[in-house]
Formats: sequence, structure tokens, C-alpha cells
Amino acid sequence: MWQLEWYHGNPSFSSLLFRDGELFYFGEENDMKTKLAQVITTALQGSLTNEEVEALLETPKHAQLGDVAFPCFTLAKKYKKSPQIIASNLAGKIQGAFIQEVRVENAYINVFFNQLQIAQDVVTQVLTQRNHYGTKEKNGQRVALDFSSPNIAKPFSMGHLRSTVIGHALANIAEKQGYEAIRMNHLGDWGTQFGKLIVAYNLWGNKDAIEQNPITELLKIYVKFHDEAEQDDALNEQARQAFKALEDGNEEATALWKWFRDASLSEFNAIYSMLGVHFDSYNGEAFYNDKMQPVVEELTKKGLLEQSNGAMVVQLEDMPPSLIMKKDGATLYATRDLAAAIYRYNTYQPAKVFYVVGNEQSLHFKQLFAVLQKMGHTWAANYEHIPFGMMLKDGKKMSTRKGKVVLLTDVLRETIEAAMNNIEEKNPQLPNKEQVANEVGIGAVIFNDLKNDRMNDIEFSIDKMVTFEGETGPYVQYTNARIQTLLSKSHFELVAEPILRLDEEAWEIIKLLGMFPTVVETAFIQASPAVIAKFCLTLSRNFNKYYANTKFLTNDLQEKDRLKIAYAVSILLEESLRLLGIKAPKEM
RNA sequence: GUCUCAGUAGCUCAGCUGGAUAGAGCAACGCCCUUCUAAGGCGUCGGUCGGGGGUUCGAAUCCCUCCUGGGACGCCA
Repeated sequence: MWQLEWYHGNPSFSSLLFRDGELFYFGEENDMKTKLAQVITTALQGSLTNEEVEALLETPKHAQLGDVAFPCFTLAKKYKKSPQIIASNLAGKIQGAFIQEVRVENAYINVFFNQLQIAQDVVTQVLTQRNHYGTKEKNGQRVALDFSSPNIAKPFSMGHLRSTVIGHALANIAEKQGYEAIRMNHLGDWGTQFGKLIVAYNLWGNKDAIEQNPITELLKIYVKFHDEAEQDDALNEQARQAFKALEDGNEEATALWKWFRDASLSEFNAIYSMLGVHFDSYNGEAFYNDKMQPVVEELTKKGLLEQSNGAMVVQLEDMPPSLIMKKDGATLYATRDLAAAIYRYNTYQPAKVFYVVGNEQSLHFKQLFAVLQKMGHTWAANYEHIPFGMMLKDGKKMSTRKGKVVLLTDVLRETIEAAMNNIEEKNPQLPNKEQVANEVGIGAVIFNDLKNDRMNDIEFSIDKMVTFEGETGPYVQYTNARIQTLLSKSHFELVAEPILRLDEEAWEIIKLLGMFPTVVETAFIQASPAVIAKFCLTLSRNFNKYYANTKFLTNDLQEKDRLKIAYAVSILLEESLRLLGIKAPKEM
């Protein structure tokens, strides 16, 4: 049931769309840049299209110059006049109710908006739509995301964190953009290492210990296997046989495999629950075992498979061939991913598929998509690798073997402890200390990972993660918590109505609030949670500046207006943090 | 060797679909808590945007080239 509601009295308000009682942000009528572009386009009488004008509009580097600037350099050629003269001629024609002032500086036309009107408009929208502000209407399309994907029986390291938190944030962002997100955990639950584990378990395994602490114990016997196998090659042969038995469906082997998998998964799920991450599918490598033969057959039928040094490959242009089958006929990584890609297309019909996997696998995905294209699967154009940089330790890749691995649970324990120390020191009477310490400690780790461009390598530093000052998750959480305190201490019922007066420092905040829908969209287009992280840092910084110089609880006419802005900031900080997968405690 | 990602302040990074004085945080130093949580705010210090060419009215941003570092390159995933 759709229902259109026009905001009474004020024609500048966007139309708000309700469906079954839920509210969606609709349209961009409120975007000042768009409005201004229309005015300028009209003034130019067809010299430039509306799109061209909008592309030229920019935000001045310094706020005192103006809110939006239109550079006239490109018009100079068209009119054969100096850009300065064009600017001053054009400036007089730029007018509208939302425009306060137009200034010409050099070749720029700098426009100042009517701050109060825009503040009324933006704040009312945020307060009305709350966490739905910036949410697009459902578009009926799916985005499938392959992320996290740890290996069974191996510890969950800081390295695995990246894919997990980036993927999770992208799924949230996709949903806010109107897509249905399918979260897929492509578990590493198959391979010769399971033969080794089965042999090792039969030799040295302790059932109770593994049930208590599955990954630690499994890793222990796995490492022991490697040590022993160096002396005794017969073990490797046994492992091969054990894996063969597993592949052939041997009951005992299958039971062990299932047990290892379930036990590991329950430990992973404990981590996922701490991080607030969930999945729609845990179909890992094993799931595709019976789906690879049809792929090989399809490749053969389409004449794409070639022999090369005994192996079967698909030749590709401008890149190395993709290995599909080993000499012995066994399948490979690429074969499995082809099967998975096809299965996902058939199952979900996704509009987009994101593989959130480390940058070191770029070639693999380029090859994968190229093979799919050669097979005639044009939908592969919607498949995308979302790469990210590595988590480094001492400037080098973390490695399980060299003992350079840092376990995520250890890091979380430390950051939660640091958060608790902060609480004891700064706010010892706080209720639910445990929960808040969890939310802050975990938030710090997630934010630390998401705040920079995902392509950057990250040097692991526990010291940085337990520092809760500056550009950190706790800084944003703290800003929000202080606003929440203000709101709880005020006696106003904050409803969505226009604000009447605007402090000077609040203007930057208003502009940021108005940008939020565009920010989310950019984050989605660039597949970059960092865009959201930067946004809430900037919003926090601007609000803290305002808060430091302004008394909010004054019990006068201005109090309500200021609190409405504070409330709007809080709504968007909480929503930004939610998109990043971070909790926002009301008090800390 | 080929491909790929990166190189901006002492450190970690923004800015990169070209535009006005290159911005933050950390570190260092100096301020601000009898007033809404100082996990905060203000100030000072700090930059040949890796080097060199080119395109342009205009380049950190685009193109070429070189240098440095990470990563990937057939039977692991």
C-alpha cells in the first residue's frame, strides 16, 4: 500500500513515501547542488546541459568562500570572453529562494545558500525519517557477497578480519541502497589437509580436548603431523589415502570431517556473533564437489579446454592460462570457483556479485571472469572482485607457520580490556560496563580496519587499536554518547518541525547531514566502507567543535533548535556506525 | 622477466572523474574541566605531493618514463 504525503505548508520539502507504515527517503529534490545546477543551466540559456553544469559545480576548499562554487573557465572559450567577465555577468542571474548570496571571486561564482531554510529542510527530514534517511526504495535486485571465508581447523587471524568486516559493511550498504544482500561464507572446508587431520586425529587426537577448544587442538595435531611427517614420509601417504577415503564417501572419514567442520564453525560463529556478522549461506568448497564435473563437461563441449604439460587449461588473452585440471585429473581452485560462480547465478540471479578477497588474488579473479565470459556467460560482467590490502606484521605478511599470526580473539580481548579500563577510570558508575566495553573494544577494531582505503596494507599495531583518541571508532561512539546524554537530560519532546534559529557553527553540520544520502551512494559505487567512516569522523569533529563552544541545555528558546540538530547528528552517527557493523552505546 | 597495487608532514592517512592558500589524526610543545562525560576542544611546530618529462588557462590529480617497496605469475587455496 503506497501513500504519498506532501509536507504541509513548505513546498521545499521532499515528498515522503510511506509503505505499510514504513518510510523511505525518496528523490533528490532536496539536493541543493541539483537545484542550483538547474538555476545556472537556465541562466546559461542552453550553453551547457544540466548534467554538464552539475559536473562542474564544486565545493570550495574553504567554507568562508561559499557553499557551492561554479568555475567559469570552460565557458571562456565558448563565449570568447575572460572567465572573470563571464562570472560577473552570470552571477546576477543566479537567484532563488534557497540562495542567500552570490559572490564573484576570480573566475568563480560562489553561492551561499539560505542557511535557515536548508537547515529546516534537512533537520526535519532526518528527524522524520530517522534511520531511514538516505535509504533507497527496494529495487528488487540482489547483491551476493562472498566474504570472510576462513579455513576450517585453522585459527581466525587478524588477516581474516579484513574480508569479514569489509564484506559485512558492504552488505549493509547494499541493503541501504535498496538491494537484497546475500551474505555467503565460502568456507575452506575441503582439501588434502583433511586427510592429514584425520590421520593425526587417529594417532594423537583427544576427543574431549577438541570439543573444548576445537581450533587450538586441531591446529596442534595438524602442526604435530607436519613435524612427524618430515621424519616419516609414510604419514603423507596415509594422509593421501585418508583424503581419498573422504572423497569416496567413507563413513568414518566423513563423520570426522563433519565433526571438525561443525566444531570449527561453532568457534567461528562465536567470533561472528561478537562482530555482529551473520551469513545466509555457509556453502564452502565441499559443497561444490559434485558441481565441478558439469563445468568440465561444459568447457569440453565448448572446445575451450586444452592440454598443456599434461594439465587441462583454458587459454586466455593477455594473461596466463587458467588451470582447470591437474595431470591426475583432479580439479583445482579455478574449477571450484567456476562451479560456485555458475551455481550462484542459477540460485540467486544476482544483479551483482562481490568477491571480498585479498588483492593478492586479483589474477585468479581476472582469469575466473574471463573464463566465464569465454563460456558465453555474459552475466559474469556483473561479477566483481573487491580486493583489499594485507594485514602486515613487521612489514611482512602474517604467516601461521612462522608464528607471526595474530589471533583476532586475542586482539578483541585486549581492546575490550582497554575499553573497560577507560570506563573504570572515566565513568565508573556506568551501568552495563561489560556490554559497553565490548561494544567499544570491538568497535575500535572494526573501525580501525575500515577507516582507510581498503587497498592500503595495514601494519598491525595493538597499541594503535587500544588508543581511543583521534580518528577512531570510540571517538565517534563517544561523540554520540554525549549527544544521547544531552537528549536524555532535556525535557523536550523532539518532533520533526522546522528549526527557527541557527548558530554559526551549526551550518557546517547541516551541510554534512544533507550529504549523507550521497555519501552512502558513493560508498556503494566505490565499494568503500571508508567513505562512511570518513563521513562520521567529519561529522563528529564538526559536532564536537560546536559542542565545545556552545551550551546546549539552556532552558530557553534556542535549546530546542540546538537539540534537534544534535539529535539529527546522533541519528546519522548511529546509522553510519550500524552500516560499518559497529554498535553505538547510549552512554560510555 | 611479465602483470598488478602503492609512494603526499617525523608516523598513519584524506584529497586523485584536473580548479582558488595541499587537509586530518598521532607524536612534540603550550593552553582549556566549581558549567551538558577532557575517550573532548583550542593553538604552535611540521610538506621539493618519489624523480624527470608532457598535455592544459590551470596538475598531488590525466599521459609517458625512470626509481623504490609490497604482491601475483600451471598442477595449493
